[in-house]
Amino acid sequence: MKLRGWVNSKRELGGIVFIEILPENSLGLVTVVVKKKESPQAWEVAKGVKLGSAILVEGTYPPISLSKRGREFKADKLEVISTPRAPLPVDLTLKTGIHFDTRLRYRYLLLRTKEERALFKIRANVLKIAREFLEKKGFLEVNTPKICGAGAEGGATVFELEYFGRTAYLAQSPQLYKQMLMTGLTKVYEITPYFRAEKHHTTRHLNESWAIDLEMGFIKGMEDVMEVLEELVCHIIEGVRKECEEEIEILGVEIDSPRRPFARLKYDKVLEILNEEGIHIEWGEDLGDAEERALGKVMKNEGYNLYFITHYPWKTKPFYIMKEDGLSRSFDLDYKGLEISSGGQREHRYEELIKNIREKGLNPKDFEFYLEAFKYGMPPHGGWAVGVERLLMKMLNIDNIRETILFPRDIQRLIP
RNA sequence: GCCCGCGUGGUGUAGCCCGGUCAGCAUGGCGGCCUGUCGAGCCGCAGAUCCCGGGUUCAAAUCCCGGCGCGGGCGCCA
Repeated sequence: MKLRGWVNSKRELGGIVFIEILPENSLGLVTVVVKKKESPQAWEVAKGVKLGSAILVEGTYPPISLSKRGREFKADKLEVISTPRAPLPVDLTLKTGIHFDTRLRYRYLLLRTKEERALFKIRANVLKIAREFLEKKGFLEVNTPKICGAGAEGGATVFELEYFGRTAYLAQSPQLYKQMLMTGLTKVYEITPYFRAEKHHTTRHLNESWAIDLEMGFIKGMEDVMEVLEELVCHIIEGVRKECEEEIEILGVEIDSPRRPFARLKYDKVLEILNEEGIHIEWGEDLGDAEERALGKVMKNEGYNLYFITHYPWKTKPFYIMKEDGLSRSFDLDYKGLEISSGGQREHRYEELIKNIREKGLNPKDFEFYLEAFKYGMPPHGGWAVGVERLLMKMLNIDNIRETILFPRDIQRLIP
């Protein structure tokens, strides 16, 4: 048998050497045992092996493993594939502490620990499960441009860049494009990064984040898309529970099955609930982080980790959301007090859409390429986007969103 | 943008309040001993212009000012 991995720790006792590795993509620690008497050549190599080396071990798993940490592996041959040219900047046995910043800086080295590896395996699984689910439901995966000619839809600030002498912007969302596709397809989704140029300093914002974005045509109302969202989120959570048992155990978290159907609270009702909690919000105001957290507590007591907040005042929502009596056909999905998704039914009627754009103080001229698509038989449609990092942080009880993405982009971090 | 906190060998920290030893400890590194370690142990060695700049002082890691870096809160955030 052959094992490949990196040396995380080594203990030398005269004629016997113990080397701990986390083989390749596995989560199971292995203690390689090399004895002088039994394999003198391997012992010679083992003695000189440096922490952090990439090694190839040939040997067997003995019937009895005496090691307390990791399954024992008896080495017959040991080869150093790559020797570090400097001591490791971090302690991969995690005995010595590590600053958050250092951890992010050496993310790639931390992937040699089972904790960090488990996290990113779960992340990969979330996307895999989502893809499988949506494919099965008949959604088509699409890819829309991330370099865009039109500016903001209002709201979040966009990053500007120079594009052959013209100004271009990094996509703040695939929203407009996926809507345009509704004239030719009825069920699409995209797994994509978003770019937002906001200077926030919080544990729940990134300047580059990923989302699962979906849009559906010929809907009767927003409930149609809410159902898909609820199903997807449950599928992901249950899927992770089932497929990532080992990862979950390593991270030491408990992931609860969501109570279904998710609660559906109207904005007005949320204001009432908050009022009872002593938090007073003016009607028409959006919910802030403190309010969302307070609501999360209340809902938790009701047995809901996940719940929809619907019918926000239209003024808090973007122009493409359908208006109804001053309210909007929109919803947010909150997970443990944090918004992980928002969506709604879109305005598909050309004239109404133009009115909406004007009402938001935007110029319809700037949206011609988009509006054009609404001239030729645009069906009623709606959709949503789920923030991958936020879903992960709430599912795994992670405090800082930066932990959930390999190389986070925030106001100070552009490298690595 | 505003506010709070932190910055000491590669890594993680003590010392800072109340200025005055070769800046202590752990881990990692190097060398040595050890055939069951597993936070291995034991002996020895090396490793820090105490984030940067300025100021106060006989004397600054320590006090003051400015800057930079990082964490967080508020704001911002379809």
